[in-house]
Amino acid sequence: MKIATFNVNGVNGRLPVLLQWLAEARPDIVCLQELKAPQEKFPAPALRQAGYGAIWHGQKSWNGVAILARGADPIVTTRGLAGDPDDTHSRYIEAAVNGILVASIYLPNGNPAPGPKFDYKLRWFDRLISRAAELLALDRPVVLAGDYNVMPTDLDVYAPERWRYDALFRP
DNA sequence: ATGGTTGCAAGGCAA
Repeated sequence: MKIATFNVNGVNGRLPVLLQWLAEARPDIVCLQELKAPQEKFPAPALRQAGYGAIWHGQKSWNGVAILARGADPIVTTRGLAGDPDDTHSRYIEAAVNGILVASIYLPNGNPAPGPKFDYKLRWFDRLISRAAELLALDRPVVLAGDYNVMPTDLDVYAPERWRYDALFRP
């Protein structure tokens, strides 16, 4: 079982690359982020032709997440995260695929910090943790894959010293 | 304290 995640930054603009990568890597399950496409403009037919069933949570211009499965149709369980009725961003989708519960997640970038976007990111983390606790309680295989917008090592950023936690809040 | 650049979509925003 090969599970992959791919921030496509525009699923239609990146479609030729996505299809080529699917053909070469042949992942069984794929989590996509940054579709940048409304629900009705997701390229489901092209993906179907490439052998992948899909479910997606679209949004005009920004965000958007999807789950693909090779030779299978993911059964959607949840679109969006509970805990904030005013959240309009499409950043979470969850489905059952071949006995595994898979979520494609796209955490908020959070910049600039401090500020409302960073506050939103922290609240989003809390909501994700709440959902993760529910999924763990099911005692079934669960994968939470996607773009966490977290920088685990200095190699992940151009100038690490600018992103130390205390540096973000220096006046 | 990213800037340069890209995608969406039709000017500016998000990253």
